[in-house]
Amino acid sequence: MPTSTAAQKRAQAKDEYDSFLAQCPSRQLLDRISDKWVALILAALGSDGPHPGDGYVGEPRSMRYSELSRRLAGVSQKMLTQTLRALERDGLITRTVTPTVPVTVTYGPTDLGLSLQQVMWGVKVWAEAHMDEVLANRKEYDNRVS
Amino acid sequence: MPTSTAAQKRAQAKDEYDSFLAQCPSRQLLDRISDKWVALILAALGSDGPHPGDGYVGEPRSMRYSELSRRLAGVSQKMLTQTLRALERDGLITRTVTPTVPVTVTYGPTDLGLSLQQVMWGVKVWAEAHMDEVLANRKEYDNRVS
DNA sequence: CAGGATCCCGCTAGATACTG
DNA sequence: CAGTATCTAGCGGGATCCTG
Repeated sequence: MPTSTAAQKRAQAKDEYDSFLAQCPSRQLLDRISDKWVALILAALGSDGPHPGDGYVGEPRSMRYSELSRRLAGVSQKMLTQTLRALERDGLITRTVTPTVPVTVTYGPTDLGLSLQQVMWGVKVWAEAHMDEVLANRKEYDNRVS
Repeated sequence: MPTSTAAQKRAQAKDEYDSFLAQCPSRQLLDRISDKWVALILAALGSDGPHPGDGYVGEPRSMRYSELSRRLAGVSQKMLTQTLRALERDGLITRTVTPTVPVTVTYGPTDLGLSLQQVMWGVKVWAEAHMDEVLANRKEYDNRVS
């Protein structure tokens, strides 16, 4: 009888690899930015166009909670709050409370957040240049197997 | 009585925005590359280093199913097959079947897949340059609220 | 060797209701 | 206005067993 079974060895290798993955900076970043609302919030706070992603030019602007809520139609209060907290925790946006009555809260991008946006810009450029090709490949593939 | 209630209007706006989101090229791309294994498979097929992500230089190489399975320790058969199928469908990798006995199947990157890798390279660079800062922010934030 | 088919479980997004 | 609290259903993903 071996000191450890093959199954145990496999499980251990898996755990080691998983923790390696969890600590990989790229993996951590992907986990964060792939969140449904992160990119949109960053884009909204990073440019002052009428829609997020309209253009990269333009001053970064701060927005109030309710303003973000309107801009990102379809986001639930829960997810908006949750996402904003996460971004603030990571130092990607700032949260400013002004003690008026009722209270006013504004969110704005940090330098770190703005630099992250530039990476996402690269993603946007590739997507707009090649996603139609990907979609075409997808259709063709589906036709072949059907 | 209005022809539509406020709740109905909100629901409609949400649906419209959701479908807009679903069709956004950047969103589609993020959904694909944020998959746990996509980046790793692409990296593995795009460079011949001992580990995925070791270096961007080096020839793209083709790998067999079992080779990928070993390289990406911890991936389940189901997810590996599922991910490979999705990437092939999108035209990002090729799947080649050689009718030996038993059958031999190799996967390799396409030009499109290689170009996508360059975008992910940008992500990797940002992550390695700034994730420690993000992590530090996170720690500090947690101390403030504790 | 390279998968396909199934069962099952944990997580998480969403809806709803309430509050300083 | 800007959130918090709770409850629940759906599904992504792992484990397991089977096959040409």
